[in-house]
Amino acid sequence: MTDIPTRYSPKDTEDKWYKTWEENSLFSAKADPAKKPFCIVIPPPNVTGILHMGHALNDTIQDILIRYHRMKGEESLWMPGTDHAGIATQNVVEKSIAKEGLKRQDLGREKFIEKVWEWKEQYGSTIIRQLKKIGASCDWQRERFTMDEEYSKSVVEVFTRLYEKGLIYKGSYIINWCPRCQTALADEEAPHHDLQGNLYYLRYPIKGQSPKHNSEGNLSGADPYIVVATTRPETMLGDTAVAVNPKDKRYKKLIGETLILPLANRQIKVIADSMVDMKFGTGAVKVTPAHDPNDYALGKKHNLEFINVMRPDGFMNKNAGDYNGMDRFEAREVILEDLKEKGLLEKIEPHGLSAGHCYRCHTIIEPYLSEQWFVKMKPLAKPAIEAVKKGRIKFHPKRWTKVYLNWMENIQDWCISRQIWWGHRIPVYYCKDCQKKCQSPSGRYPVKDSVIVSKIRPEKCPKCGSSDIYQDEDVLDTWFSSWLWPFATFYWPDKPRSENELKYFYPTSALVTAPEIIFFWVARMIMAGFEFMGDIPFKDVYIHGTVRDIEGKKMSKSLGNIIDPLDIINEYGADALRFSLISITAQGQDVFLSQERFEQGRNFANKIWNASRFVLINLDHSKVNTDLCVFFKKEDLDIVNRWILSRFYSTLKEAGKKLDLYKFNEAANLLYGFFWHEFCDWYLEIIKPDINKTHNQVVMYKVLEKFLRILHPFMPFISEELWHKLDENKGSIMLEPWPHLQEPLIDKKTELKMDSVFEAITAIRMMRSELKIQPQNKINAEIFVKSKSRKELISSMLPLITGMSKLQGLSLKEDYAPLKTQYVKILRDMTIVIPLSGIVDVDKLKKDKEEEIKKVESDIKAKKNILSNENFVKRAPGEIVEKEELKLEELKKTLTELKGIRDGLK
RNA sequence: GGGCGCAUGGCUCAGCUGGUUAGAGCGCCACACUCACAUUGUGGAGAUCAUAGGUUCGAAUCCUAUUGCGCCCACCA
Repeated sequence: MTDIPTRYSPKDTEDKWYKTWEENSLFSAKADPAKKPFCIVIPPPNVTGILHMGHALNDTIQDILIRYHRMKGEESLWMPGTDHAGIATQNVVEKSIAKEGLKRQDLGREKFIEKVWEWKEQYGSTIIRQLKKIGASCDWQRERFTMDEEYSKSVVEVFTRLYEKGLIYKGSYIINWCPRCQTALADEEAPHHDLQGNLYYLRYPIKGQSPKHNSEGNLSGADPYIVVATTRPETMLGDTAVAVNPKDKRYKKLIGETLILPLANRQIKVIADSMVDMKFGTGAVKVTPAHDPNDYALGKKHNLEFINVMRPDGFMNKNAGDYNGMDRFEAREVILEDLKEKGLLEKIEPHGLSAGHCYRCHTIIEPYLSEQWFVKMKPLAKPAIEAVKKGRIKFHPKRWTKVYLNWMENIQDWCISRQIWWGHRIPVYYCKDCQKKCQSPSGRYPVKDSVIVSKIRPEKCPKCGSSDIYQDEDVLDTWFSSWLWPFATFYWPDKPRSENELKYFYPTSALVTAPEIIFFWVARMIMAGFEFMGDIPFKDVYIHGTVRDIEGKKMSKSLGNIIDPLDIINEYGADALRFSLISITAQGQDVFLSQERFEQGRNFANKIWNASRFVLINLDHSKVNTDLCVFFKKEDLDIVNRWILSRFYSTLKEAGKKLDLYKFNEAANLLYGFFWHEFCDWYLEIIKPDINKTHNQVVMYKVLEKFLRILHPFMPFISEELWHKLDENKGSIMLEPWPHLQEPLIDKKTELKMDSVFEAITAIRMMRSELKIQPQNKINAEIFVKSKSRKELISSMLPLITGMSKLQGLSLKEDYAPLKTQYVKILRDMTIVIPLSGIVDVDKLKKDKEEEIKKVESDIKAKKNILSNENFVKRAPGEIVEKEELKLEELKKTLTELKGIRDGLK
């Protein structure tokens, strides 16, 4: 009959079509003034990345948008690429060389970077290959990498521009320090997590109030001291003051007193500052300016000494005295022991706290005083806030606007230096000779005087001519390169190369991303857009939900709850993966995923496959070449064909609207419902007996053909495969236009008429089922129609109703008179009667009718109540009141009929 | 401490600007394979729309409070 298999096999089509698309450069876009541009830049995945469900969702959404707009005739560019992901990649390569027993320091900076590049060449395109598996139609010829030579030029350009503008500065501040990665982290890179810790109460003796010693020489509880509370006792070695609130009566007379810092045996002062919360702990707080941001501020204000007691690796340093060389947590234990021994540990209380964790290795970060580079953010934030407030950039869903604005309005300066090797090295050079000249006796020198910021390595110092120059050791935060993504990917600032394209594609159209990186990336791109391009980088930001497992937990390797998209593609196909993901992703809601979800997508693909198979088996190609318009003009199509066309165009219209509103799931579900339940379940079943009729041939072919086109953005592979099965001479479906909306063919009247017909068929099927009449048992039925117009309709549809409900015969009768041994169903505008052959349990039917009567009676009562409410009649709109009145009339009629039927059942 | 989101049939979710009978998928029950598809078809059961107030002629829908779950932000030592 046909050589099309009864099951769709994704494996036979997906790779084949992807290859064809790629080989024919169907994804490539170029500035074409004759067309409207549509552009999305991909959120560049980490080179170390492997595709997870989050990517699958993110990239499916983008691919749908790109394919949709491409079909709508827009020049659609999906700009792809990867991110060098400084810390993440460095960690991965460090792990890999650790297998050979090597550390990065063993190799040295240059050799290590070489290793990273080698690693990148070998494994860096994994995720790109995987993106291709899901069907991503990126313009791969444009693929960029944030460490490319050209891209690096953009980064350096931006750094120097900002420096010259005075927006980049170097300074000593308390930053988030990861002792494992041994680098500074931006605030966003050190998310806080709750921990169960303790609040330790320490006693600091007051000098000059001669402590009374016990026999062992230790302090007793009665001695004069101040009690401070801390969660990190090991930092006490760096204390340079104890602060109290000036209003605090308990401590008023102690202000200005000197304390003996235990274990360190240093003298520190009691200072007063209103920042101190009297209600917390004891109201007295130890001040460690080198290890806590608040204390740092206090230290600056009160001119305190900054004593750093920790090494970059999280071990105590020589300032820690006896504790030098201990790990910070080990030191904590030992210090507590020692204090306890000396009677200086008053008590320990359990205390919940939250501490920053390294977003890469999850080590608890250490607030750490160090010299870092920062970007002043307030001036950059200003236009970026305006743009969103004025609606030039819109978030979808809207609520993220607030989150964005809240962060932007409280923005802090951005720490951009990282003490790692893999990344864009800071384009800052220092002149050693200049440094010597302005060095202070303490060994410090003002940074400004020896700094040379330069796009290329300078030969000699522009100030003194010295060639004794070295480059800053640090590299830039990865986001300092990705925030340029929407224009640096076009080779900005290389004018000859970028100008034309940027003019065309920038601002890009939409950005699709997850909520986690609104601050990291989205906000910063907006700022960079204004600063360097003078305009927004994109118009719409679509924020999709997070993919979680069925219990709502994030998918993660450690939890072992990962569903691998590649496994799903293997088992169900990429189209199934895409469709299932999309159909359950309500706008902005998190996605709760289980393996079974993908069956829906697979089943849908299979349904489409088989319906197409059915059409192909029955298709007479010579008939379908007729232009559909011929029928439109003559308006001589029968109602069934008019109905399916109306339904198709309604679906097209609605799905288009949903896509424009970023409501992908609703669009997907519209297609699903239309195809399965209207085209297959009703239309194809109805035309089956007359499938060779020209009208049916043309319409079934056209609807299927157009449906494949609107399906294509969602399920690109199967739609392409079937497209060619329908007509092997055609080019790729990718290049086909999105179907033109034939508004006049949307005909709600026809749809309502067909609904009546379907209602009749369903009712008869239900009656058969209730009466347990076997399908092979061909019975007769009668139908009574109330209104005149319906009478005509039903009369013309009798054969269809008879066939679809597997009746022997169905006769249209004028007036209904209750008879014995009948089974009756009352519908909105008709009544259906099946004569009983006496096998059935009449009492049961009677009972059922009694219940129906009760139901209708109570409905009538409710309606009457509503209508007797004066306020309702007065205030509700007239049409609503009329509707209610009409409904009541109908109910009354139905009641009369039902009673008649019940009485007939004797 | 602030902010946000979510609570709708056994499960996962739709339900736009308040208006007849609250939808879908999965699961469940019954029936049906000469018929494109059993990854199928037909029919069915199953929901006091978290709780308590309020606005309204009318609330799953709007407002307030409460409870439970989840997330984000924050310099509580």
